[in-house]
Amino acid sequence: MGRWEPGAAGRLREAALALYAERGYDGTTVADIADRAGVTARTFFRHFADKREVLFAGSEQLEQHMVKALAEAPASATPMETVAAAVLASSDLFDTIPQEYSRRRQAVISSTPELRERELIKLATLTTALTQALLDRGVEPDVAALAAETGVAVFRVAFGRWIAAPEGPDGVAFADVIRSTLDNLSGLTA
Amino acid sequence: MGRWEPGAAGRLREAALALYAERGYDGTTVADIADRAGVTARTFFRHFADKREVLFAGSEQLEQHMVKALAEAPASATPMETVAAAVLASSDLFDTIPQEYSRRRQAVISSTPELRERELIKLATLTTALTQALLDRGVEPDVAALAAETGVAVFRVAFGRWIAAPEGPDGVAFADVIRSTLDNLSGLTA
DNA sequence: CTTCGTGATGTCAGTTGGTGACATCACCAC
DNA sequence: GTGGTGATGTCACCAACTGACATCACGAAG
Repeated sequence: MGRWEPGAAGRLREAALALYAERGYDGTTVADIADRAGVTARTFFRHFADKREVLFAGSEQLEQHMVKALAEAPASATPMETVAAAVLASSDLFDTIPQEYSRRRQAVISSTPELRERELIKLATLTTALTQALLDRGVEPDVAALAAETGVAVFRVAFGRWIAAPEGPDGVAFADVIRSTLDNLSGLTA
Repeated sequence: MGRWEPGAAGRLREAALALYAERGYDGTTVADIADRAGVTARTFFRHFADKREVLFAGSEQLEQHMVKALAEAPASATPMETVAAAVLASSDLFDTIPQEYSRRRQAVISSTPELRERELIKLATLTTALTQALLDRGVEPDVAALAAETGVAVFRVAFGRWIAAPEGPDGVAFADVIRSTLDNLSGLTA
């Protein structure tokens, strides 16, 4: 596994986020990102399929983690409880990185239509993965689809609340926000 | 309003759908579409922001129509009934064009990631528009967001079922499929 | 210590999406 | 018929991507 400076993909991710935040997505060229990371533009496209994908590196990992949590939920759990477990498990991954990173990343995504599109398709993919995991547990197709869709909606809302919450020592744990959002959902359907 | 051959935008839409279906989205260049429509590539971009947008021309119209129906719902209706009225009204627009057109269009979109992304952001825009319309009626923010999200989910599912249904004289009316899907939803939350 | 293979990177040429600037043409109003 | 106006054509250009091929670091085999 020979190479010059290890961690090219990580450097490209950092450089991209910094430049997108600084000059905006449109004002940043792939060559700019590659320069800052100390590689060429061609190398950028060897690590990421396109200029958008560089901000969505962890999405497969998140999907796998949530599907795993869903599959490992007790057999006695209802479909919605099962999905809730998967959504709660997502906080494991976000706890390993500084919240400030998530915040800056989301600010860039929210303000760039092209990145919003990519984010939406990632969530759609997550939805179908959760649906499939529910089907594997023997849940009825209609119920599975609706439960997965609802779970992703909860994730969406909770993530937005967590990002908007204050940071630092008096910050809120993502898992708590998810629990609160799930409570809200119960209240609505009651 | 002077021009050479009227209806350039319409010809471009037809040409794009035909070529996307025939050679695939990636196998079609904007120059190809423009050639078939009898214009230049530059003119294509004067009518449509990009290569994807050409398939989503009616979306603002659909959004306006649904928002209008939502706003005109009786004041006595619950938020979910209000949203249901908006979703039902969407069938008005689809009844004016051949179902075969919707089918071919959806086949292309479903098989092309870039077009799927664009479709998702259109539905996200529709969701926020419905949410805003509910807020204008005085509905609580949390309820409004959830109701809008649920309504769009119903539209999504119903549209998929309608597209998959047989065509021709023994075809199904879109409005009936929507009503059936709304019934399913009631059953799920019961 | 040399050689050799392998994987990551650089280089280069090319296609395509997309945009700005300017010229041009058809049509309508006066 | 003259002039204005809006849609179109033309041209030049940048940036996103891609395929083909060369090259370099490093580790394994001798």
